[in-house]
Amino acid sequence: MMTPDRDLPQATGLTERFEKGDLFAAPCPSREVLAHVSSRWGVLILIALRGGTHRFSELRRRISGVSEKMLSQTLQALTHDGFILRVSHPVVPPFVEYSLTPLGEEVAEKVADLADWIELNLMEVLKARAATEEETEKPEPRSK
Amino acid sequence: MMTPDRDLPQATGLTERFEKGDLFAAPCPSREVLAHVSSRWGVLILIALRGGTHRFSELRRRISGVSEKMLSQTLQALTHDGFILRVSHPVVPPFVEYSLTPLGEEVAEKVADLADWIELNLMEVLKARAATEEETEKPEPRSK
DNA sequence: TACTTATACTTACCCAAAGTAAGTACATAC
DNA sequence: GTATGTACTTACTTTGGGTAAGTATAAGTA
Repeated sequence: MMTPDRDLPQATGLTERFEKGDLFAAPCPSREVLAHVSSRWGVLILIALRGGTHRFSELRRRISGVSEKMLSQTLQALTHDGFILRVSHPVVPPFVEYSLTPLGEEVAEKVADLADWIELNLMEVLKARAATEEETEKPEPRSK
Repeated sequence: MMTPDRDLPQATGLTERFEKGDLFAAPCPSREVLAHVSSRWGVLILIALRGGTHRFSELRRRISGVSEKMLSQTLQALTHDGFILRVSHPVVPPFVEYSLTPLGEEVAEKVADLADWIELNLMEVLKARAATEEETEKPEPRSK
């Protein structure tokens, strides 16, 4: 007989699960979308744009550490997913504006919630780290 | 004279900004923490553990696509940050249990909110994608 | 006895993604 | 004529993630 798979209460079919999005299923496109918004620079871009429209170079300066390549790449991905609106004015030197779409405002809010929590609780995390480091420093007195 | 830096209203000092966490500052440890929880597997692990305690192999089966290496690595990072509690029973074969700490429950909730939003709005995103693909297919009628 | 299975990992190896630096076209300022 | 700013792209290097195999031990099966 096969293993009972007690852990997997997945009675729904594949198609059904994909239509609604199922992150636990490897080939579901929702993972890709999540990867875009939760990526290192995706998070920061979405949060930065909550303040309003910004140009490429403004974002670049605002988000300390991004390379132009990654900024461009991430903006393209988020634009492609419909989270960001890109408006290019045909002048020289180039003038391009980025802003959140209604869809983008919604994700950005969720992402900002997460980011805010981390910023507020940073000290707690650093304290927890210090604690676990203590424990691993004493290498098990009796066993071994 | 220097550039005015209109985009950067950072009147606060570095130390002050780091104590509270500032994701826009490159060297702030909050980025590292965010990277852990918003990483490809970090998100799924946190969500999976919301249901309660799970063993290593249970998580492995639940989260379709993780390698043992990545599961182990991500669990270590999240444990180190104080989000996950690891309890190892000294028996053979090994028996290890993972669960969320109070701190972990809080982030997991935020992460789950984001994930749920994406799962629910997947279709909207896919529609937006299809729309932008149409636009880019017609390669600018007059310009060029 | 010997072979298989299961657990929770680690280690070596490889490749794709991320980071770095430079290039591009044009205009305005010095 | 040299420098600067804009929004990118492209070539190259480094790093991180993924794959596969190894490890110790005990219970189960032939």
